[in-house]
Amino acid sequence: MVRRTKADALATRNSLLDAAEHLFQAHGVSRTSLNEIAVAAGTTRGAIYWHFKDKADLFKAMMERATLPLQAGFPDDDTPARDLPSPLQSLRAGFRHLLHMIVTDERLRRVFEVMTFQVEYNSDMAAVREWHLHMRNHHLELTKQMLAVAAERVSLTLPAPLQSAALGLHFVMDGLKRNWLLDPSAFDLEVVGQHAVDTYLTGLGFDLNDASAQAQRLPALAHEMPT
Amino acid sequence: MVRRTKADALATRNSLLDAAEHLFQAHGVSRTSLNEIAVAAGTTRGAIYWHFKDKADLFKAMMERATLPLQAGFPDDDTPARDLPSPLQSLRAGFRHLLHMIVTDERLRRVFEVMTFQVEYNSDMAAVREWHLHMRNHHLELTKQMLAVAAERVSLTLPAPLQSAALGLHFVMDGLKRNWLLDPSAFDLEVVGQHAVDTYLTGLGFDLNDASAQAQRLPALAHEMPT
DNA sequence: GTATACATACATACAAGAATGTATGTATAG
DNA sequence: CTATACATACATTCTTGTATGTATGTATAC
Repeated sequence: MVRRTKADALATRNSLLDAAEHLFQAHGVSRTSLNEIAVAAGTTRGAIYWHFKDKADLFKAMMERATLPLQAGFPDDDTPARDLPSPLQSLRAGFRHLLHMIVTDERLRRVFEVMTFQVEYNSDMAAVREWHLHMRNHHLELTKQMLAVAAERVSLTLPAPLQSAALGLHFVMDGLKRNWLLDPSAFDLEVVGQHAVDTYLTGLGFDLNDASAQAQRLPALAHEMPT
Repeated sequence: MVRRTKADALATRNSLLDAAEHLFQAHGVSRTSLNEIAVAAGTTRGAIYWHFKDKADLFKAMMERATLPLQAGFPDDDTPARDLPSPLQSLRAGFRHLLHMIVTDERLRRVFEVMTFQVEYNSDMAAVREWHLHMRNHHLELTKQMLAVAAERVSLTLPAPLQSAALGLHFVMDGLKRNWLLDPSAFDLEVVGQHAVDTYLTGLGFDLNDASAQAQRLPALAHEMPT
């Protein structure tokens, strides 16, 4: 039962990554041996060493495969903030999209869980730390632009420096994600997430009850109905 | 050079924990062997197995030693929220205190860093996960009480369910801590932390400028009748 | 006060397994 | 025929747990 064609080889590679995901999630990265992964994928360590340099390389591949669909969901990357009809609503939509992805995409959730709780940020696994830092800075820049333009649109002076304001929003999302992954049964990610983000945005001085936002708002935040 | 007296034994134990802290922080828990810890502490593995059952036991002891001073800093634990002159300000002071501790207490910072980035939440190290969950629930209850009483004092209806409101605040603090530990040079923990917390509290509808004065002039409360 | 007895607080030695990396074998696709 | 896509075999290195040795503290008896 040896796989030879290119498609088969790719299937083997994916099986290995699948097995790694599950074993890493269940027992942690360091406590999962390459042999366990190979056996779970129905192969031997030979296959792993053919497709990957070592465990760190496999880990990186697993990360990239799972987080790839994240790029597709952020249309904000292409369009500059000031060309958007409502940067604030785009920001909220982006957050909602991310939360929805975490809830629905099992693979993403598994890998996030591994990246958050089942791996140590040492020199071998430097890729994780870099990914986190890169993502934070990327989203921070995006958020800063969106917030700046959104505030400008309604002639709002933010109550804190732009950097702090954007960081705070990132904290909310990051803490949200981490705490939900720590115990998904504790609260509803999307509902509580929306509340937390909107509360923070309100604290920045934004009026989410704006005409352009009517369709998206949660009932709990809708104080006044439009006539 | 063998230590025999009780004080000496305790010094050895502390040396081991010190060494473990630094090595765990530098290379991760799983990649640090008991021998490395023993040598760094100027002893052998014999000392470790005398003082601790195994690595997990040593880890737990390290955690407990470092997080012990945290209990002392929360006077809120004793006094019920409605007996405080200003629950809102107590809450803010508690957060400020925690952030200040993280910045000034190097041991606490090291161990937090280990607990956040350098350990895997597997069955061996179950203590970490439990600690996190316990701390979250504890602070959540505290925050819920404080927020509820604070809102009642100013006749404020929270824009979200109490649970969501308190969770959001926890997210801010948790994300804040984690992101600062990820890269302490990125921003000032105390300054940005204060901004983020205050922004969120403002978003909940609280007037932070008014709150301190509010405590003095609230004759509406029955148990505060002046003579 | 000191001799005895036992517990402490480690150090050292040993056995055993597990994990890794590499070297080599091999069947098949192209 | 040759590179691909693995499987198998081997050597080596860590690491752990435990077993044992040993020097010193300490309590007690006398």
